[in-house]
Amino acid sequence: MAAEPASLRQPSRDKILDAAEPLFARQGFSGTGLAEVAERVGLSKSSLFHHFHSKAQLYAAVMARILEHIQAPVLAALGAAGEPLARLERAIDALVDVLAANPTYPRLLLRSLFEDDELAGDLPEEQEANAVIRRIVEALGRVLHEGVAAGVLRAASVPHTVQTLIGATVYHFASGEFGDELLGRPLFAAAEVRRRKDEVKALLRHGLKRPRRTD
Amino acid sequence: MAAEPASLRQPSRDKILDAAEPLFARQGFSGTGLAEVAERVGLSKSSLFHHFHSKAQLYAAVMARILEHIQAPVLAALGAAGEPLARLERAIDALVDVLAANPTYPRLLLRSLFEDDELAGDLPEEQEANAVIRRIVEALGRVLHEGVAAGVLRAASVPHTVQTLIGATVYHFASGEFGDELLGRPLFAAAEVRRRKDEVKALLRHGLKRPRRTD
DNA sequence: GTCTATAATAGGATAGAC
DNA sequence: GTCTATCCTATTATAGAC
Repeated sequence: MAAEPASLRQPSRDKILDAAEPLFARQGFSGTGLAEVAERVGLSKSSLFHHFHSKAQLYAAVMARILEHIQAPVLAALGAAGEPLARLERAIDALVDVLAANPTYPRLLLRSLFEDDELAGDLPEEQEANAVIRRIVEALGRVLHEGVAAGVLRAASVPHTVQTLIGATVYHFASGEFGDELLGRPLFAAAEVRRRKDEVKALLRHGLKRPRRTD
Repeated sequence: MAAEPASLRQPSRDKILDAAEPLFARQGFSGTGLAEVAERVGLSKSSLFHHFHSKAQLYAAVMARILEHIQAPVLAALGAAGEPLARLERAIDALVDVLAANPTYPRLLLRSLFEDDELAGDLPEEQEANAVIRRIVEALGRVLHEGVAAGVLRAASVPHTVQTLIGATVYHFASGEFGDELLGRPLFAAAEVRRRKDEVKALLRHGLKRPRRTD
């Protein structure tokens, strides 16, 4: 009696998350009303409360879901075999691939960093999301440390380098119209995504100065 | 009949901007209520409307004021005499100094990039703010081009490099609690601000790889 | 699980007295 | 230039029928 395939059996909970995600990304937590979410998902406002206790929990569930989606490819790249610099570069590729494939992600990630004010931080979904971020940052830190220990990387500050990498990837793809106008074409155009990876990796390898003949 | 010195003669308009600035920085446009602004400034909600036609105009005035404050030192550093790389580095120092001295600025700048949704973009204050941003980005672009033409900089994409620099400075200081925890001490602690400048400049000079004996 | 109805509050903005 | 009073709408959330 063949149940529908899991890919089609989409419970209301997931539909609500799908509807809320782009709204939170564009308008932020307080800029998004549950009425708008309900309308998009084709339910009444009240029905949302059957699936989520509060707006804050809905928001936290959106964040937890996207972080789970980011976690796997990035940790895989960082944890793979190979030299530290190569693993770092593959992690950048992996992260940029996920961000580019899901334009809501970079905005949600950036917003979440300074929207803590509005959230208590005690919901299980929030704690799971924070745990994922911690895990990724720690894995990244380990690769950087390893590279310094092996003598292939400069002894740059690990936390500052992490910040620079987040800025170079998450901020870039979150920059919206400003970024589009700066580049002269959409941030998420395939060629610009490829270019972003190359530019970031080249900066890590060479800095901004003209490379010497040997490398 | 000695009028009060200009530094003390602070008309209501400026007091309102002072009160609104940190609120918009922390809570964003839609997260900030005019009641809260009014309370902080010691006026009634209605009085705000005597000075600003709408909440959007108040927000735009806050943004215009901070951008005017950022413009002078950064353009001065970019436009000074000297080699392109040195001018770029002095501009980074100047920008970081302004951001570090005004913790509300980085958050407001970052938020403004993806809060365009909520603002029409037709207010004169918004257009002045956009003009300042354009001016700074263009001056930065000229320095980078000049460096490439002079053969001291790699032929990196100018817009992508601009994005990386914004991420390395504005994003870093906007990262709030996340940044504090990552660094293990406050983002705005004097030592960490100095360190940020050094880390960014070192990355531009050397990349992440161990520098060769000559430089 | 979904709905209608409703509560209770806070939102931005205006009118008009002083 | 500031106030009180008010308007209207939107907000999150709950109660209770189906």
